[in-house]
Amino acid sequence: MVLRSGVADVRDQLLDAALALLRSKGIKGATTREIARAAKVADGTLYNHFRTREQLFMAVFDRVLPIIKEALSELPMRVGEGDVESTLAEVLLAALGFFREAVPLFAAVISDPDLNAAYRAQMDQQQRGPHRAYAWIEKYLQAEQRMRRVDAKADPTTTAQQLLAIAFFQAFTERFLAATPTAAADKKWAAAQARALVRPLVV
Amino acid sequence: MVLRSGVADVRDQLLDAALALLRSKGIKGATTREIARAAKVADGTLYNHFRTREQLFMAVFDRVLPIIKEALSELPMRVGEGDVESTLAEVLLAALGFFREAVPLFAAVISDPDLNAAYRAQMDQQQRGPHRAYAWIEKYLQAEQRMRRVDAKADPTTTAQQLLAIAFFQAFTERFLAATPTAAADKKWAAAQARALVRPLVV
Amino acid sequence: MVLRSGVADVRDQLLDAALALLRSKGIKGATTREIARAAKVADGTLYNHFRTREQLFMAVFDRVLPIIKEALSELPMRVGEGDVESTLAEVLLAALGFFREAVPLFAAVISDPDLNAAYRAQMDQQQRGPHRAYAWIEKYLQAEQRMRRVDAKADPTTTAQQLLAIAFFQAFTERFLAATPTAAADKKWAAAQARALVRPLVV
Amino acid sequence: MVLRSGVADVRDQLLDAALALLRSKGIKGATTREIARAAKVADGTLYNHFRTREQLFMAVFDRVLPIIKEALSELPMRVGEGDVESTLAEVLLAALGFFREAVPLFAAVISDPDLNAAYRAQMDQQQRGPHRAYAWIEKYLQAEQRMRRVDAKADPTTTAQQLLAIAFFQAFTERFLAATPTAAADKKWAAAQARALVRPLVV
DNA sequence: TATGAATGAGAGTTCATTCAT
DNA sequence: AATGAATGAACTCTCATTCAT
Repeated sequence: MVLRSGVADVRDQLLDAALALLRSKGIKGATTREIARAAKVADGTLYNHFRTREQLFMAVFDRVLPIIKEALSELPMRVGEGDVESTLAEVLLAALGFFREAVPLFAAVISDPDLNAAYRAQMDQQQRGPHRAYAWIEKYLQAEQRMRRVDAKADPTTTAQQLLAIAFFQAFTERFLAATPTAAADKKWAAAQARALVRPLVV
Repeated sequence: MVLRSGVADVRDQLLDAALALLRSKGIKGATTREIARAAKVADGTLYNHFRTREQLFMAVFDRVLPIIKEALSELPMRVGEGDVESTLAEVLLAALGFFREAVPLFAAVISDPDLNAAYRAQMDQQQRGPHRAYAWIEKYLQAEQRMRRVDAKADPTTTAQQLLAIAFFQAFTERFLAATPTAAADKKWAAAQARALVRPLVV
Repeated sequence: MVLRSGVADVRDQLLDAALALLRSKGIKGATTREIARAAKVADGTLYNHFRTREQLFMAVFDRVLPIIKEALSELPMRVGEGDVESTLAEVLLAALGFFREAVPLFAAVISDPDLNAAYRAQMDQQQRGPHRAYAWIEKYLQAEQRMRRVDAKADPTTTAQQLLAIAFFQAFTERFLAATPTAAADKKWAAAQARALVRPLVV
Repeated sequence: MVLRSGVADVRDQLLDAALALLRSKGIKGATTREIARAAKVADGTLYNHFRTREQLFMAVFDRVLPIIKEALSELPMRVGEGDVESTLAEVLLAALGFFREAVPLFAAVISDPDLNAAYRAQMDQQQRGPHRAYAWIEKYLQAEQRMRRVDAKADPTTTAQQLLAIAFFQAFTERFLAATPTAAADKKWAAAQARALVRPLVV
């Protein structure tokens, strides 16, 4: 055994390396050799911790996907507080942060049918997945609706989907154009998006 | 030499095959061999028409991307006609149709560093890309705004982005979950999305 | 394409190389890389001619196994000619020559369950295999029996098996001990074996 | 540390596991990992008892090869007793039992260059090996020859070799065809083989 | 002695690309 | 242009072996 600092264990190093490479080079660039090199372990070590490359990616998913839940878990506490528009802007920022991590993974799942099958099998088992994330937003909006702070004729489900869609599209486009975001630009973006969503479009 | 009818151009067969494989099996499945086989030509023939595999995919992009333009080109003629909400629902449907074709391509660009580089090189040259598609919607909304059929305080740019985002997210999620769409469900979806976008959320 | 002499085609070179390596280094030593190098082709070339390494070995079998048939096919013509003992000595020599080629293949089939399964599937299809080779000898002995040149109480089937067994054992032992045979020693061996088989052991 | 009964020696467990795997999956399946797993010890433990994988297999040989000696050791006591034909049938059965154990090992030695080298090195040192087993049969036949129960013109050496050859071929063919033997069939086989060997073939 | 994570050489295989025909 | 065998780098994965504990 080679001496190690003992803090970050090898499995975590591999997961970190895999996510980093997935983010920077996509699935195709995230080869097992590169992952091993980035994790500073030997080629074979990967297979002491994961059965296949695919299973490693599944484990990366298990790490990344819960982030959105955590990001939205405090939403119920915001019901009735502040104004809805700014809360939705915050939701957009949280979702954007999540999707920035997750977009390369989603793209990978679409680019590789095997990975897609494995992913769906896992999602079905675990009853989660990003498409369930909108439920938190939906519930928040329904609560605000009951408090008459959201229009009675509004459609919480659809609006919740739209929030995710907007953040996802932004994250995707950024990666596509290799744009580098700034906190200030993010805030401005979120504010504009929330406002457009909240206010009436037609007269 | 195999006798060919000469009508259906080999180049077109290759492009068709590449797009079909990209859609059905992702980049990973769209190997040059499979493409050649699907196009019913020899392996080497591809390289008589395209410099590299990446250039073939770029040509596929050149074919697919204009679709959204064509779909939105009649939008200027709709200014002042019908009600804005239904027009936007139509825009959503058109965008959804486009993204259903395009999502596998976009995912590919994110999943494959070589393709990503090639794509960005081409986009820089040609000054187009899907992120410019929203300009048509933006212009339509601005025109309606001038006609007072869209609120003066509305933000056409942001709303235009949101329309694309919503359609993109839907197309992406469909592929992700391997859902098969129906025309009826599409219509309902577009109507709900347009309504939520057009009406005020907060009281 | 690299210029080639055009005489021995690549597929044959690969089969030759595979057989030679199988003979000299056994299955484990007959790696695809070594085979390619011995055939003086690139690593990937093997897969232009055979679907897998296993299929290549199957093709080697198809080449080697018929040898015994050819070697024994003239046996019917020998009925009634010469004396039986020397004819059987010749049969032993022919079988020995065959088994010297075939023993490494048989050993491989026993050492590798996958290969064993593939081999048996092929044998079942083709209705041949070395275990059917004794039929020729059996028929020869039966014919001689009808001519009263072989004892009426003899058992042609069993004796035919024994001939194969003796040659097989010799070839196997040679390989095992890495002995190098000579034509003279072979002849002496065959004569002694045939004599012992033909004459009575007990008084 | 896992508590062990201490009775069943770890070394023995490893040898048992190695033999069992060699028999059931051939060398290719008898990996150090599988052996360790079958012996219920850790991967590394193997190397506390054997210098290399090859040395483990050599030790397996040392266990299996003496079986034939034991099986034939009572042969000298049979001189002059019973009839020679039935004694030889018994010898065939004993040899068959031995070769059923040993064939996978012999095949392994031929299939694996490393193992072959190790085996020959050991054989040279120890002056034994299965090819020496026929000496016991040879001596028995010579003794019977002196007692005039075996023909004076018979060749005990050659006949002894043939007995081993016949048993070996049978055991080999069984594995080859994955046949499952029965005691009754074995007896019939041995009787037929012994009879054919003992009686004259030509008139 | 026993453990089992780490090692890294090397296995079979794929695939974008070339080029003589 | 079209062909398709040949190429060889690169991929995922296996496995005998090591060694700190």
